[in-house]
Amino acid sequence: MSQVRVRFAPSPTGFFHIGSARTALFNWLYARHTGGVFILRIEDTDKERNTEAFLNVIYNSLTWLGLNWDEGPKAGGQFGPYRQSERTSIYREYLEKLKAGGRTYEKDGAVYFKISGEPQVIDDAIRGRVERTEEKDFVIVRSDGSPVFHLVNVVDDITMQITHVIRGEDHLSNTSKHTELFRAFGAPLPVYAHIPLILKQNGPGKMSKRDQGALIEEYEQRGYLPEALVNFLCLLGWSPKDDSEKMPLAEIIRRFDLPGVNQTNARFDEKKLAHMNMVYLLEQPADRFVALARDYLKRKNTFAAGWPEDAYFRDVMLLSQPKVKSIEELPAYTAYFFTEDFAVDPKARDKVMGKGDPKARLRELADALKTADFSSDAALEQAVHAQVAAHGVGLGDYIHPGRLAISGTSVGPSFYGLLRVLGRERVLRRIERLLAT
RNA sequence: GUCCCCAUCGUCUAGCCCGGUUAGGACACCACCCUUUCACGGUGAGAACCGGGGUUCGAAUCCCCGUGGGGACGCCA
Repeated sequence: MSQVRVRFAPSPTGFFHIGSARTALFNWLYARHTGGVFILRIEDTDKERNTEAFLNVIYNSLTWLGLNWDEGPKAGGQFGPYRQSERTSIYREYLEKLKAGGRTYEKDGAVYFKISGEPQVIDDAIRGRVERTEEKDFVIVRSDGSPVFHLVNVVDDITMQITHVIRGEDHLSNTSKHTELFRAFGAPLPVYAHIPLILKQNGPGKMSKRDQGALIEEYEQRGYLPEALVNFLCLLGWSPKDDSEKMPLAEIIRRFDLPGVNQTNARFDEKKLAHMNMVYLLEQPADRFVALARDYLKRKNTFAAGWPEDAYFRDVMLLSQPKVKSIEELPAYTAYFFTEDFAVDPKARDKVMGKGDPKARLRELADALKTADFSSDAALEQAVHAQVAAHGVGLGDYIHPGRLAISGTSVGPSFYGLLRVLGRERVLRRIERLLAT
């Protein structure tokens, strides 16, 4: 069998959204699975609505997701150009074929395609046999001379030798128009595979670019991991048929196939995506996590007053990595590491300072920390434990007021890690400050 | 309205093709355990075969009809 050639053909008329990304992903996965070719083609025949900025959104999002294209803009290829706005002579040539065959007529300045009216049957790789009869002639060239989607889509698929058309189910009823054209050109039909749509998570209808969580760029900006998004996305409408969920990309590629794609629309669930992202985040190597955190905090302008020292920043982030579910939690979670002017949670304060004699305990804790070895968590733990033994109190009698004093909250990373990273000076100063109130 | 597609927990899904399962997993939610924080993790609970007819000894599974959901009906793509 000849090599699989699939294409992703977005129109740069809006932002790149989750449905487009999933379509791109399925095409890419199928190409990689079969050792085929993944082609990026830009469908920019509607001059009114296209902008260069939107084009870059497509390139950036695909690149961020890791969906590299073998042929297309920037990549080149022997079937180019890959932007429809640059292929007008090809469309003119194919239009002539239709004219010569007597399959067109002009009305009000637009060129119409004369349908055959025969039932159009496809053997969809996902849906099986689908039959639909096209009932009306349709416009293939606008009165301003520009070719319409249906024409260019088919001509490009023919000339680029596309073997499999993997696209959203919203195109299923367009398919009869397309097969009419393929037949009029005397070209063999590609294999069609209409994948289910992604429905918005609240309310009726398919996900649109205006819906919450729809834009790919947003995930990049929120510090999501592209591999987590890819893993989540591949499970929307496809299943490996066992209980596997988190899978390395190589495994997804190996297992992905068209018969495994569902026929049912899937509702987008941001909670599950967030969970997938957390699982990936937890296992990130230190350098990657720190880089992600740095990019995010930089974007959030967290350190307007000046960027903290690299080593310190790294310590803070790595201390927090096992505790946060997303990069987005980091600014609030780590705020007190970077300023003395942090808020004290009144609820935590009431709870911690309301019973026993916490101030006496804080004094004892401070005494122990004055001479403690701050070079490791274990050494700090040992120092605190020794003080616990010396005064016959509970460990919690030190940890809870201590945490409140140095972080202003009752939640946070490991207490000893907290002490170590903050350092003796800051810790003692903060304890004294609370003692003074 | 016409045409096309679809139908298992709240959500993503396995099981359906090749009828016999305590209908499985994950997210979310709840409880408990772990941890003297929080999160992670662990254990457990609740939670589904859209309805009606057939076929069959037996139907989530096959067939039909409803109903529901989705999509398409542009000189948008």
